Amino acid sequence: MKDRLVEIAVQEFGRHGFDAVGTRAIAEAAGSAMSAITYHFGGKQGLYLAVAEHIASSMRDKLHPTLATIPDPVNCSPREAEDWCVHLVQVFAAVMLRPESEAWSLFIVREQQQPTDAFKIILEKGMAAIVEPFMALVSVARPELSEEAARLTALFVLGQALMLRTGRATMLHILQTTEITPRLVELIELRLEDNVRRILQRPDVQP
Amino acid sequence: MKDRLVEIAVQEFGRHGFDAVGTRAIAEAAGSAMSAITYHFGGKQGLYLAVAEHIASSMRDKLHPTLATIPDPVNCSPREAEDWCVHLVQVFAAVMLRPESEAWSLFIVREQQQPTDAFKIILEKGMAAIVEPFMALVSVARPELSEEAARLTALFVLGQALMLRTGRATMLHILQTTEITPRLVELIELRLEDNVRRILQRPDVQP
DNA sequence: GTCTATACTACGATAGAC
DNA sequence: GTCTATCGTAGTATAGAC
Repeated sequence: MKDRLVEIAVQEFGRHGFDAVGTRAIAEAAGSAMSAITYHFGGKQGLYLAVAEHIASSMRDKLHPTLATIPDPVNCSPREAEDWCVHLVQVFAAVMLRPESEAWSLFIVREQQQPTDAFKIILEKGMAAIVEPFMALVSVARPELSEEAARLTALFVLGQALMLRTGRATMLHILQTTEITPRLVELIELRLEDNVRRILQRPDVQP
Repeated sequence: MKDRLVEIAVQEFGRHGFDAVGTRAIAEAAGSAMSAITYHFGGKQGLYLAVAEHIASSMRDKLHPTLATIPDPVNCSPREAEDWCVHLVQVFAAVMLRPESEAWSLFIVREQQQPTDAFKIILEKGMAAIVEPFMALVSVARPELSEEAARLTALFVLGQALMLRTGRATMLHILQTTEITPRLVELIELRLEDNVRRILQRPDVQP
């Protein structure tokens, strides 16, 4: 029952936020009484933190197969680092586009705006796994950048893919569509690859 | 009093979201009784929509001086269009960085995730004013792109600056700082300009 | 046009039965 | 380990006083 409550809570908290959902609704959806939450998690806040832990470990599980294939950045040529960055951004974009990840990403985006204790959990246990290798690769691809500039560049590159969630409503309106078709996904991947390659190529090797 | 209620509500709804703030708290902060909200706006929902209208018109006011200086995109050379895009992105980024705009941007970001009627108002009355000229400029700078590809590219370019809000907590953590110093702002502007120029230069004119 | 009174509903937490 | 019952608090909405 404990696990079932967390599963439901991921969806509810993710989609609607902490304040918008009641413990009674979660408990009912899980087929249990509200006081089960008090028993297992000590209260609403405790359940919320359990959701953060769940999301962080899910993130790791989902991204692990991809991250395991990345070679050590110090052994990469700038061109290889660029290729891996393109790949990582596309994997990240795919996560942003997948409907199953909606609850996760909304949870995380909400926490970015008003970080609670839950954000620390997500950041340290989940997010670091993708952001840190990515920054190392950017540094290799653009060795002329300072450490700080490389970090900012990495954030901006990832920001493009993040917008697939954070700007979703505007994107759909501007593209005059209501759903993400496979054709659109292809176009998105193409544009992202073009942008990422342009950003990561060193000035002296641009064609 | 009506205006005062809206001003307070912009801050409260922006920072904490619809469900997290109560009408009593807003009314008290405005130095009024809760029922004034019922009277003026018909209820909490009505006040929320009034906030959306307020934000949309504030956006237009804030961006109008900049937007008025943009020449008609059809009279621009690709290089001029690129320059204007850089400028627009930096203005947009400045808005994202300015603390005063925190409540606005959080309101909008939250609406992107779970659009309500308020989003329609913001989109049509506020957002279109900046996004549409920007897309036109991108089309001029990259004439080889299809209409759809240009729109996506414009969104991704703006997504980088959007991340200054949506990824704020992660950014600060990665840069190991807690505040946006003037030096950091300068570095951000520099990186954004570099990225935008790289994305918008046509393949045949890259140095 | 604005505020006070009050009614009604729902929340989270807790204690105690099973 | 799970549920029922209940408490105190806080939310919106309404009616009516000023």
